[in-house]
Amino acid sequence: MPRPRSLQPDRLAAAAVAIIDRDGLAGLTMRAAAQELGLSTMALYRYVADRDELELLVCEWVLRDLDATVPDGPIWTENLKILSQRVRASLAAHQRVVPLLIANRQRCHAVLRWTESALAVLTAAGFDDADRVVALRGLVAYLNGALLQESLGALAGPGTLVMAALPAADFPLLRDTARRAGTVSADDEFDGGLSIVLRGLAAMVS
Amino acid sequence: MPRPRSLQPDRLAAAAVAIIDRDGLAGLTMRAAAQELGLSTMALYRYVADRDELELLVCEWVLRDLDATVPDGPIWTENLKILSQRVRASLAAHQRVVPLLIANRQRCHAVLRWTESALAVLTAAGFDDADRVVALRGLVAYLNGALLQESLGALAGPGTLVMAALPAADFPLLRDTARRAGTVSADDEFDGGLSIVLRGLAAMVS
DNA sequence: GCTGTTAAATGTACGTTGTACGCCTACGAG
DNA sequence: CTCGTAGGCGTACAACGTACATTTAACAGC
Repeated sequence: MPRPRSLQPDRLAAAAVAIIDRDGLAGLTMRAAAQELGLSTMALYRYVADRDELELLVCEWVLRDLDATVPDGPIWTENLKILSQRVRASLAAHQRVVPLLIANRQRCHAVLRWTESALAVLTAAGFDDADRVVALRGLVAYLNGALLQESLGALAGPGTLVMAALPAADFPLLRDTARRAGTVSADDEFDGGLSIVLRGLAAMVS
Repeated sequence: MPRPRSLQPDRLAAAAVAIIDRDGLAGLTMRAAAQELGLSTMALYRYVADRDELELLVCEWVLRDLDATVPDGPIWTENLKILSQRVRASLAAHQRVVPLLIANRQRCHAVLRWTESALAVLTAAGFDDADRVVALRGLVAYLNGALLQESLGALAGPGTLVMAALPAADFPLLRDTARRAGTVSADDEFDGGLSIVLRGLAAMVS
């Protein structure tokens, strides 16, 4: 009976993500989002209750294509690797939303579905009870940390350059390592760290 | 000749940390910090250039007692474990500053000193070139992620309870695992995850 | 003890944020 | 055509970081 809505939730999220990609997380304000959609500021509140809800929408949108089905390969560590790389792939084009995702990790449906799948792999590998809790949290801690590090600045970025310029007398190893860091690709860094965790998990079950 | 300063930088940081501990990160505002110190808002700017600098002060203060000397035990994984646990111990009483610490990781002197020590351990264990970069970043990713998870809510906290209340039909494993999670202490969770990473690192060098 | 210099401390003010509240208006059922 | 409902908009407010101009307190030299 009443006036129909002019926008879909998808459009809201897409607009918010566009802002984040362009101007960074700090650029996402209710006013900016409304403007991006061609609405007045307060019209936005017809679609979301508050900023928090908009951010949750962003999280769901970014992971909307995340394949959360359990990989059925024979090697369980390989299956966890695939699951982990899928998350990173989904975020590759929208790295700046990673902090939002971490904050909303327990409310975001896509994350919950992914976690259920990761648990299926761990369970099939023989993890149960407290071991399964520790294994999952360990893997997730690495993923959160690695994705956050990437989102805060590439390994070859300015932060590393600052460390590379540190005085050699006080920080010889850090300086040297920072200089090498530029030669390691982001993919290699992520996969390398992931391999460490997966090997550790494998050692836990045997 | 002029009027002497009435405060030491240490007092600034201590006041800011007190606010964060009491009211959370969002509670730390320039106005609140000034009030905590018995100053007018703008007097604070005689001591720090801006909010960013105050946050850096907070980071240094929280880690002021962090022992960054290289442990000299015979087992290098054990030495990394000690270094990692020292960081967590320093943050135990001030978990809410963890996000600040991650944001300032490359500017905070205490972090740089710690990193240099971690690199010394890795180097002595035989890591070099790209391997050392990957090993360090992997360990740091886990630490950041684990500490951040802890700071955002204990394993036994409300977030886990929400997951424990998920519909069994859609999230059987997640629901079950969340229920078990309450029985795992924060210490066990951190140490367990750390062991995974350290075992993975050990597998990398042999 | 008085004075002059200098930095510490303050007060006021501006632009931006999230959002509460009230009004106007376009739509579709009757 | 009419009217109820909900979409959309404008105004307004408190709190934020901080620029700027002003006031105040402590010491050196007399």
